[in-house]
Amino acid sequence: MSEDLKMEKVYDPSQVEGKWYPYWEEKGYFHADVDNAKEPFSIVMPPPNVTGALHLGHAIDSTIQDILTRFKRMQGYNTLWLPGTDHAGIATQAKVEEQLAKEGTNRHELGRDKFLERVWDWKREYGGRITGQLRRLGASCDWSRERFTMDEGCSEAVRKVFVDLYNKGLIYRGNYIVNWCPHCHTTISDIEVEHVDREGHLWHLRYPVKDSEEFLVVATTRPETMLGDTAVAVHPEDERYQHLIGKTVLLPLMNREIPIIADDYVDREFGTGAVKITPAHDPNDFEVGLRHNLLSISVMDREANMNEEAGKYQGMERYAARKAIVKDLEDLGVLVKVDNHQHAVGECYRCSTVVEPMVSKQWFVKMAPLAKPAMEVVKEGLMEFVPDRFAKIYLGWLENIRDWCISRQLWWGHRIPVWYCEDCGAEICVQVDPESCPKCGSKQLKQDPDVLDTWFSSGLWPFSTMGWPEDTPELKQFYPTSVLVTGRDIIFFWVARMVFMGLEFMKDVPFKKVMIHGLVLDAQGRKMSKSLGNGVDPLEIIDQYGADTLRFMLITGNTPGNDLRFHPERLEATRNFANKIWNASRFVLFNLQDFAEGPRGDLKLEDRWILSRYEETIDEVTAALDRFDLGEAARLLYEFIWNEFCDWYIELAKGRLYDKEHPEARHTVQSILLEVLEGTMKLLHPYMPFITEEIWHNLPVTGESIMIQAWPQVKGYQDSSAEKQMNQIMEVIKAIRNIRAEMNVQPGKKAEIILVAPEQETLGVLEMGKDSIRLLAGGSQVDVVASLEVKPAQAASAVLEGVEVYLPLRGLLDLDKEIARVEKEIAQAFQEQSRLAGKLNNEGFVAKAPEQVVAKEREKLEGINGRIGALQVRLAELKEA
RNA sequence: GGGUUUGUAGCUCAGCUGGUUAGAGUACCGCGUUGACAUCGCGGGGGUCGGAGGUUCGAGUCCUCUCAAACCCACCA
Repeated sequence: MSEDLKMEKVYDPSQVEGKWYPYWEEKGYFHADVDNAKEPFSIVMPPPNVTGALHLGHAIDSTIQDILTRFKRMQGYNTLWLPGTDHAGIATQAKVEEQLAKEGTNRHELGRDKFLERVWDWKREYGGRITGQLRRLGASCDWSRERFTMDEGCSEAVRKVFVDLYNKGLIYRGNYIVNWCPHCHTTISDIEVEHVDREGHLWHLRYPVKDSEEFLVVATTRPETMLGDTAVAVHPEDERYQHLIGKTVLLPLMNREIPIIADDYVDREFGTGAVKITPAHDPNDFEVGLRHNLLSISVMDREANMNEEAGKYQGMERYAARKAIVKDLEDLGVLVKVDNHQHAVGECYRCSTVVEPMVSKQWFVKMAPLAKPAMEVVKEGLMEFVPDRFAKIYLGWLENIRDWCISRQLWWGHRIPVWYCEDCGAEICVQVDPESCPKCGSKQLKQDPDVLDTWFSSGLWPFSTMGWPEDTPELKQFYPTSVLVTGRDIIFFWVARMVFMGLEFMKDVPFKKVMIHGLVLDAQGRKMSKSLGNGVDPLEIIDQYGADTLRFMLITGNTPGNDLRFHPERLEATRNFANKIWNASRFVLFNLQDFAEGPRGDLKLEDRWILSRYEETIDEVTAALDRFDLGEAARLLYEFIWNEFCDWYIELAKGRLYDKEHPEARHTVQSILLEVLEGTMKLLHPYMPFITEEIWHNLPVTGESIMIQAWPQVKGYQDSSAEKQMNQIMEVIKAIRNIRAEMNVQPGKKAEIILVAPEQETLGVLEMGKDSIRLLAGGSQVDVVASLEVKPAQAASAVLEGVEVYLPLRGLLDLDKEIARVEKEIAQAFQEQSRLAGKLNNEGFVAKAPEQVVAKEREKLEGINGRIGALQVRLAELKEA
């Protein structure tokens, strides 16, 4: 290998990847102009949490977006991939609180303003980490437009949206039962509660009916809440309890008199058919309470410890209280029995603490009017899910949606833009901080202490990042975006909210397509999580194998929407592919050093074949990318590069490349190698941006970067007869290799190959492919003779359709073995023959199957008949010998 | 309780709108290092497509039922 070609024998991504990203960025290739006549293609990046470190979920998500972006950019679109980060309320606040805890202090000691300063400091210090990591992955996003959900513009958008919705009556404040996380000290929305099946108990408690000898037995999974019971409910038609409806029971321990009410909500089959009602600690009971005007008595505080309403249990933690209460009830003889019972427990998605339903005054978004149009756009096809099955999940959720609790008892986030007048009690919701009360003029205003759910601002992301509420050129050019790429786990959290916010404020969908991908699971098929410790750090993979390998590996072996299991072995396979590309390129480049542009000479069969296959690959890869089938496109490229270009074409090219006698033939091969390699590198570039850029720069082509080259187009090289003929030659070569391996004829050994074709046409093809056969079936030591006559006897043979292959083995041939082999082949051929004949004798098949299919089967039958004839002749010869 | 997905070679997965002898990677066996690559080349063994039934000239590919696994949704206390 020449010294001046600076390509190492083994591809080392660490030598290559570092230099190209800064180059691309400096050249401004990622930047999208607004005043561009080209058709736009835009994607907004799902903003990762500022607290986050890149994990494989981001890696797959970003890789998909980058592939689409690079593909479209090369296709000539005005391409914008808009990046940014999310302030991630709870997560970020928790990080900084941890930090404070280490310093021996907490946010309350620090005070709100100081605390927020600390969070901003933290953000400034660590917020750039993840974007740096995305750069290492090769993400070609427009960093000049990077946004943050808490930056000025996005905050402005949040305020405007809140105020508008408030004025329309779509945001309201009310006392309702919400999910309270005693650990995070905030409310969370319904979808932030994870229901987990847990083994629990069903306690049966006996409540005495007042002025009666009777008892009413209720069943509960949470006996501690009985302290807050304000009724017992039975089904209105339950005969067992008809006479008790309207009476009262005496609540044990509390000695409170509470009514027996009738409500449809009660399931007669479950438990005893009588339910204790605790409106303050159960969402259903809360509803019942509203219907029956019941008192709501909260017995716990914000830590989920028992409060002053809990009598002697005050101050106890809720589970300790449960224990104590059960014991006391048992002592009182109130506990009838305890059954084991499995039920779903709601846990906080962040900290897995059991959520406590609590009644409190919170802000809500009224969902029904917003959900309706968000469903319609999907039903009408204005917005498409890929794969479309996710549309069903999306619609199902919106169908049954409840109002969205958006206030959070945190400090880090968008503060709710509502002030309360301390003098007249007015509620003031305005975009600009008010100086005084518009009602009474008082200056005693107090802003609502809560902040908004993080997803409230994320929901505005597709337009807030483009400058809304200003009417910007960005919005004109890039909204609605072309496609949203995200994991199936945030369809509800994020996708749905962007849709109704987009429709409400932009009067258009935020994206035309939503491409949903699966999750990256570990080798056992489990979700990767911190608690399991089974996470894999993408950066370590990049260090070890390179970003290209990681990207390609994440995309292949996977179909759209399905989860991907992470198997480290696959990294090696992909790395080997990168190395293969590298070495094929090294070979081509080495042989291109004296290359000068000029017209090609005559094309040989293999030339026409590879050019045809190349163009077919262009078509197929482009089509697969167009339908977001990234795994399929990757597979096609892998196979073309390795199994066709490397295994066959490069090997065949060697003959002419090394032939010093015929420089024009060498030039022709060089020219084809260059065209196909360059084009293939372009097709591969979206997947493996670094290695393709490196190789491309070594090629004798002009231009600054592969990433701004035009996507390959077909020129009309497709040639089905070349493909067919080449396939025949390849079959012959494989047959020869097979015989040689079986007969143990070493590759270097001198040998003669005799090919017999019964037809002139086939003979012509063989003549055409003789050089190839010689080259790939044994090297220069092999003589290939093609003939119309049947010849050798002392030979190992293979009978193909239309061609017989003979490898003469003077005296070495084990006749019995060869006869047995031929007989076996005949038997197999007969089997195939009868299968085909059966098919063609079936009247239904001939009558109903398409002509083409029938013709194909006929052709096959003819082929097999010919082959059987040849085999039989061969067998007869062998037996004579 | 409802829904979705998955079940194809030892392992991990492809197989599009039904039509060659069901593919790849990996693992395994045999052969092979003078000039792209041993992170390689050549050859080979290995599956009848979870099970049953059906539609069809024809099914891994459509329908029904069934078994198994994963996930999502759901207010049965």
